[in-house]
Amino acid sequence: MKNLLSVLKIAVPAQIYLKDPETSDLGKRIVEHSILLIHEIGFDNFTFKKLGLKIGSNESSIYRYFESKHKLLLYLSSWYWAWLEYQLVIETFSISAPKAKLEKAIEVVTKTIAIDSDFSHINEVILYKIIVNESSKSFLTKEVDTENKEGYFEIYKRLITRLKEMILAIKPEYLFALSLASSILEGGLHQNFLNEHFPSITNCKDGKTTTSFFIHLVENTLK
Amino acid sequence: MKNLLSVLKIAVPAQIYLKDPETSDLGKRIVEHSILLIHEIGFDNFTFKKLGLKIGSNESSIYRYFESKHKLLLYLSSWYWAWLEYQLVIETFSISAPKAKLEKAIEVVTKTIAIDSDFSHINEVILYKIIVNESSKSFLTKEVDTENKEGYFEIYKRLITRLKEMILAIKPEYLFALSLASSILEGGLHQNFLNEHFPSITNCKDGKTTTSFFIHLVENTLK
DNA sequence: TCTAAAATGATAGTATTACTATTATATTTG
DNA sequence: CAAATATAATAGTAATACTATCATTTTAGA
Repeated sequence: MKNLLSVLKIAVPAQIYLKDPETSDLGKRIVEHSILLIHEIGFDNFTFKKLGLKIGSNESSIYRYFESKHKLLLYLSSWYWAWLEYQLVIETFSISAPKAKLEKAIEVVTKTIAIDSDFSHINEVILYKIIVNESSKSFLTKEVDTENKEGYFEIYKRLITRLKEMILAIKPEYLFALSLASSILEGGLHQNFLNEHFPSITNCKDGKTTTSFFIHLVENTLK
Repeated sequence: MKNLLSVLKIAVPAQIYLKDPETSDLGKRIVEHSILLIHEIGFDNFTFKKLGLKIGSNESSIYRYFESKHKLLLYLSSWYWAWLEYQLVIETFSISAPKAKLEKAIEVVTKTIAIDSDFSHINEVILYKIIVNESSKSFLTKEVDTENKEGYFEIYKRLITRLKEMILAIKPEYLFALSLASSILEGGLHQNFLNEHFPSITNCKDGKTTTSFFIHLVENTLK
């Protein structure tokens, strides 16, 4: 993983940013520390002014990279989904048995990210926590339909499409492959959210993982 | 339904409001029109000032009922979950066969609300749309753990517990009854959200309902 | 190495938000 | 009818989410 990603670049839709943060030192620091700061104080309390203070830079400079904090959240989300898509592809590529392939896919997509792959300035462990706690806000807006048309959610949708294909490889006549795929992805995040904040309404804790819940669910559904 | 609810009152945890909006005409108008306005402009753009303008009342008067717009969203969410719990209980009460009971429960909990029961000033059809599009914001905050301790999510958790009981009535040894219950509830909302905004990643459309997706899923999982 | 273009920083300003506080005026209740 | 309660009106505040302008620094090409 580390090796490949040192050559490859996670590609985020260019409409999301004003200037590609990957192209400068300041840009990278913006992304790196926005993750830390959002994790620390929450997205709602996060401002570009506070971030500027944190990285010893100016609010106005950050605005040259991202139009708004909402766009920054879209960037972080897209980055995460692209990274996850990458993991999904390489981890399942060599598996030819459909069932084993899907099982591995579910594992990749629902597991709690606990190790920072460390190939970049982005801390995936903390980014994952942001995805669990904040990413829904990137689409729970009045502008979601416009932004969807503008392609801001392409990677996320492609990921679900990939999962769907793996589901259909097992049971081509299943009518709800897309819904099952989107349920695995969002449901995985949600169970991990519950584990953190509402442990009384989830079983995905104490050794019983979100992954095993979904593998069992999907296996039986496609039987 | 109509008859019973004209005697009963939907009980929302009292910590959520400063003054019970059910006890006055202004309070009811606040709740009634906040639903319409949030639906119209979205929760993020919603302010008490705009609501005051809409109902011909003063911002400061609204603050006497709710500490913040966040508390108002918690109120609307709790109200909805309480209303849904009520539906769930009466609709499943007389069914004794566990499988049929759970099936009915899934139907109640995942179906798109399309008819306003019209027993109160609250329009359930529009409220349901708010729940689909905005309710996650009520718990996706930095304060969620404190607010959870203060009991703001009791009704929601009780609803999930009820579903869990119905699941265990079918398969007592199933280890993920809570996770399945929470997945049905949140997943149901999510599929309906996708239907509205991201139809390319759901099958719950064109006659294939969210309810049928989940009934099939649960049935196979508990087989 | 000089030059000009690009990037960053500093400062100021604006409308809006999310409130709080105070006082005045209605309305209700005992 | 008085007192209590509810509502309205007005003002004020710190913070937010920006935009605009201009100064300074850095970088890249001739």
